[in-house]
Amino acid sequence: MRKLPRPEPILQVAVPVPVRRRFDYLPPQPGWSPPVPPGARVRVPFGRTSAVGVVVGIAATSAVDASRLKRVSEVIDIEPLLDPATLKLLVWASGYFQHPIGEVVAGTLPRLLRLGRTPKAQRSVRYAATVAGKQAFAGPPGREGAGTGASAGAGALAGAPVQARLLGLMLAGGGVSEAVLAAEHSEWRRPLRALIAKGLAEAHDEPPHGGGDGTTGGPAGTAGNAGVDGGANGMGADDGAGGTGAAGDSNAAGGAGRPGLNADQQRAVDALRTALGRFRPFVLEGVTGSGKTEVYLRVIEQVVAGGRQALVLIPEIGLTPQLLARFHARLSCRVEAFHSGLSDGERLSAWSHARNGSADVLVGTRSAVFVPLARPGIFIVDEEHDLSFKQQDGFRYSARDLAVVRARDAGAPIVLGSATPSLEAVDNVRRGRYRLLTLPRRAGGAAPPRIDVVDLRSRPFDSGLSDVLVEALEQVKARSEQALLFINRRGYAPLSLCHACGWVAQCGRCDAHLVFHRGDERLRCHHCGAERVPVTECPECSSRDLRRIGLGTERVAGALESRIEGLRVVRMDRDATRRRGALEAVLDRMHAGEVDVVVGTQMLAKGHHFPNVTLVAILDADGGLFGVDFRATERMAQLLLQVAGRAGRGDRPGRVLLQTHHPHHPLLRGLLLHGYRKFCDAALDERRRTRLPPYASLALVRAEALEAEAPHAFLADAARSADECPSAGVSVLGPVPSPMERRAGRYRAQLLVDAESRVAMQRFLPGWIAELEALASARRVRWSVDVDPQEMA
DNA sequence: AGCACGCCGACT
DNA sequence: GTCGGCGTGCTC
Repeated sequence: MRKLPRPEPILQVAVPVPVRRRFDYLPPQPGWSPPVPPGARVRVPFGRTSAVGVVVGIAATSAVDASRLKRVSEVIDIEPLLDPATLKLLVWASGYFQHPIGEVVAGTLPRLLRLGRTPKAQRSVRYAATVAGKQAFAGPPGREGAGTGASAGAGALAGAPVQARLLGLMLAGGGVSEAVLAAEHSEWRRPLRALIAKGLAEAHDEPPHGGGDGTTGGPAGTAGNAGVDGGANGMGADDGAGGTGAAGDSNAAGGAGRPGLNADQQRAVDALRTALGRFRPFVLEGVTGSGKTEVYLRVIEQVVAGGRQALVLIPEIGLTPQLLARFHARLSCRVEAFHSGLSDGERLSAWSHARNGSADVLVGTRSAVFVPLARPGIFIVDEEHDLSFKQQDGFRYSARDLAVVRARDAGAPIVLGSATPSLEAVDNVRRGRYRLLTLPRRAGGAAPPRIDVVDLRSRPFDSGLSDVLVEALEQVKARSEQALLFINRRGYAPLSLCHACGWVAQCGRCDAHLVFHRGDERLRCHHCGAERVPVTECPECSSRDLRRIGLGTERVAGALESRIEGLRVVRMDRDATRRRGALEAVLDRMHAGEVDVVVGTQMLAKGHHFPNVTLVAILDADGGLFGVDFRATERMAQLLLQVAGRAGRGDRPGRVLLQTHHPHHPLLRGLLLHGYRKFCDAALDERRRTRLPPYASLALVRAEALEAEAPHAFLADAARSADECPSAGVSVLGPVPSPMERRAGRYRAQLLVDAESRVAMQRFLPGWIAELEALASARRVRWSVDVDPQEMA
């Protein structure tokens, strides 16, 4: 055989710049070996600087002239950092959501990896018994057996059974990793220190990559190292280990307190279990309190027992501690958290453990959908309808939809759980694409709450409190129960008005009114954060008759306190819970019964369990019924039912009061008379008639600039460009000013792309976006594309 | 995003 | 006479 000079492979690199393109490079040297694998990070010369990118593809040729191709300066990973499935997901997401691949890849990597840190280069420590330690142990040598028999050992270990057990493990040749010690006993650091202090044990630094995983503590159910490389993190978090959020202890509690399943739960669990091992999407529709989490836990147990991993996506960090605690308490495997509250080190640690398989369950917020999994077995999206699964800036992906794509690719089932499934999910069930599992009963047989509409028209009504509501609250107080009141505005009053001339306090940088906050006597803009001291006389007519109009949480809370003698009221909104620990404090006081009523915004609707709550009120449903967004009524219905789910969870029946000036609004009537299913049917019929999602595919191009005309000019060019090369089934509407045209000093406009299907949309977007990038007017604005927008503002 | 190149105003 | 404003263009 004669050796032909092989053409060099072209490495297609995702470089972290906002450019919708890959950049082609050559390997570091001619004849470079082993080949650079897709998914490996590389350091590349880029312009006049250098960057860390990820190889997302290998090609035989490049469209770029060979003379202009540069060589990669360093191959950071010999083994790919991103496995093919993860890489495929990222590339797909970049194309579908029309976001630059470099930003997609960089944005989903833990920061330490983005900077070029390699998880393998971590120090990994092993602990071994010293000669003195072996003598002191004086037990059966060399085996890592249960070790308990050693507690009778020599004097140095008398009365220290944990130390004895740990020392027993360390007799193994070569010592053991932290993970093994952690698996033996969750509180292992202190006894280990004691052993070292007594000279019975010592630490050895082991050369990198040796299979151990020197992590920040936390239990290790499976101490094995099934993954590609063992290493993980450390990064100064070492000492605080165990104190971090992810490090609960699960082993001790494993299997304890396992509640029985009712027939519906059992049916759901059975259906999911038989689906393991192949792609199958499910919608788990379960009213609040019906035990969805228990269903998840049972299925996860089976998945983990089968040697596979579970990815659980949840809406927000606020919910993480509770849910995570429950997972830790119930599962005797390794559960890790992944959310924005983690430090860089913790983030890398959780990411690495998921990737190398040493974590069995990853519970995280939307960004967790991109974390590689060594052995994916099931995907779960809890509260699937929740908006926070859609990222609202930058890379505007939908974690829920990507989870479905990922499950399909992995050949694993996916569960979309909610008490109020999104219309998209309901539609997929109607078409037979998703299978519906329902939990119609509340666990423990609690009765569903009664929903009463309070017709506010010509009824005594003060500070948002109708006489009906006040009466109900008095009863709640008399019975030592609790109530939740919802109002979707924080602050005291959303409008400051001059009664003499009609002047209204406005934000100088936004088309918005300033909201009066009584706590610190400030006027505040909720859109740009600007604040100022309230005026005492009208700047237009000098009148001193200035009025605070409308309701916020502060005003309602104050009114309640003065209206009902001795009522203990607490607020729960962004202002009241901004301080670290403040939210937890409110929840604790609530559970301790130190509070009668919580007045809060939407954040109150999410996931908190208040067993003593028997009354829930929505103070103003009208805002939700007449929103500008076509999804406003869907949101209202979901909020109403989510909120209703907060009432009467214990043995007491709950009651919901819905205050409105439009008690006969058709959607409201339909929802209350016929339930959520029928509401969805009606809403979907309307969507079909009006050709809106899920019966059409939308994308929104937003533009903003300091100069008033620039956004419109750019979008008009964009619309023209679309008209000049029409695409089947696609039309462009606009440009129109954004609902709030000026915000934070910038003028904003938008252009809506309406396609008959996702396929039509995907056919159209890439070419068109490329044209937009080339427009001269594009350089005078900041613009972005939002595929499948959830909010049209 | 960086970073440089490139032409037009008020300062050592 | 220079320092520097940010418009324009490019990065394999």
